[in-house]
Amino acid sequence: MLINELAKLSGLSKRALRYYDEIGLLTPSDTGDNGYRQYNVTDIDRLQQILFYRELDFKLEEIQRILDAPDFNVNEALRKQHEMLEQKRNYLDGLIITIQNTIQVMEGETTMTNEQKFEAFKNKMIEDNDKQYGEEIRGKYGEEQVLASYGKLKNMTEEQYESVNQLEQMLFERLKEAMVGGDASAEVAMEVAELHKRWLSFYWAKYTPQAHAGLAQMYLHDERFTAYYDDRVGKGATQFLHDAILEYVK
Amino acid sequence: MLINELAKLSGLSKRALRYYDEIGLLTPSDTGDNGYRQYNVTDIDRLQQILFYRELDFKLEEIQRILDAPDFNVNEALRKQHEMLEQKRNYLDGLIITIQNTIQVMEGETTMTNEQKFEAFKNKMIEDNDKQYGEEIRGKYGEEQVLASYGKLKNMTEEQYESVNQLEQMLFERLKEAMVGGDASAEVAMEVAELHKRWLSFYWAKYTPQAHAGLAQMYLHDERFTAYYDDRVGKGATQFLHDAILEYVK
DNA sequence: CTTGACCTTCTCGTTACGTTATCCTTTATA
DNA sequence: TATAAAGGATAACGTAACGAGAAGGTCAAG
Repeated sequence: MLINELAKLSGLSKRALRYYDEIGLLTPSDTGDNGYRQYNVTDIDRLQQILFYRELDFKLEEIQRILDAPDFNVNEALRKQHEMLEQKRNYLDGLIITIQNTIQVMEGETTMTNEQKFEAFKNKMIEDNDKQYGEEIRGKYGEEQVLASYGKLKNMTEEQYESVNQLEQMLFERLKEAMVGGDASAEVAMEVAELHKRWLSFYWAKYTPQAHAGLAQMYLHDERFTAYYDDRVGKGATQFLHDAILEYVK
Repeated sequence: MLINELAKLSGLSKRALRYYDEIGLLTPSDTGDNGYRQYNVTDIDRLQQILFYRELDFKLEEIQRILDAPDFNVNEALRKQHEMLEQKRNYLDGLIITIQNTIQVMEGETTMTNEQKFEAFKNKMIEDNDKQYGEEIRGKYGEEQVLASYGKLKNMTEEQYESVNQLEQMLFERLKEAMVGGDASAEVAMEVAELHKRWLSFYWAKYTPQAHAGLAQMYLHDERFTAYYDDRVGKGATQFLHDAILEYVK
């Protein structure tokens, strides 16, 4: 069988098959004197094995190791791969939550009514909680326990929501005070930044100084945010907050 | 500020900073006549923006576009990024399920008692169902509905489990018949492969011919599987099943 | 004998740097 | 003031798994 035929049969590109030959993953058993690659049944068998592992996102090098060691522990390889994939997914989950929250902060802050904000906040808390502990709790205690936990959370959220609002109010007040001195590196300015961090931590699963600083920058460059803080605290408040945060994370 | 200082401050490597300069993402505002890169406050500001987006897994090229177009729609960019990340995660989810099932098939098949198998099967069905429809149902109908759905599933699984077992019995019988002729490409052999596919589909969320063929190969190369089929159907059964499947997916 | 459909072997481009290697400038110490 | 250490610079190769394209050889058909 020539390369074109195998390519069509397997769904791989001819380039890929040549590459597999190049790295020694799939060397055609026969090469005529015209230089053409001739694949036979054994090669097809091997390719099918390759495709199987490739579909599970194994690296080609790893596949090669598996196929070339006949007594390789396939089960362990599958487990390790499984673990790696889960790590990747957890990483992505973290990113997704952070970006969701960023979006929420960005537009929720400026367009939602107070009730809507509370609803969104509540749903988010429930959702997060379910993602983190849902399976665990379900596994350990069964369904009833999960529902009970939800109930508790529903009762708690209103309190928590209040504390977030209080935090923001405190932020406004301290910010107003701090601006009098005009020094964004003064101690009171650091308290402002600290408050902002605590407020932010209600929305962000993973806090990092970089992200904090980045958000501060966005505040400055997005007029909706500038308006938000300047309206509530006074002209120049966003700028000052920005400077304080940058000092804080330095 | 020289490059070393900025590197330590930002956590990036010097090489990375030079690279950012090279691609024009972060060009130091001043370069002394000794050729040293001099970063000032504006540069730090920009770098902080860069780190913010980088943390969300944006590509450097995309970050550059965002930062260099002052009226860029940040919100839309975040949304698109969010969508992309979710796609990646969904892809990973698929992989993880497939690999989990593969592991389960590989070792469950050989070491578990019948009751254990049923328990595992039931739990898996519940789990899968929850993953696929759980959030959706919860969102639409609330908690009670979810529990109801679980109850239905719990009642159904025993039946389904039976049908899986029946399928496997049929597979054994047809396989025995087919082996008489000895032709792995005969029509009856194709029926055997078809049965095996249907049986497999109870365990695999996503069926592909490649994976099917790959599993057949594993059957052949793993003595636990060879023993399993050879014991139940007769000597050479695994080999014949393998051949039939390869014919079938061709 | 030419055309078209194959085949071959290069080589570059992709992403975001890590890792040398070689050389130049500044700073600290003897 | 000579020298050594620290830190700066450019340049080039390597990474994973191919895609794209160039330049040229082979084969069957008309």
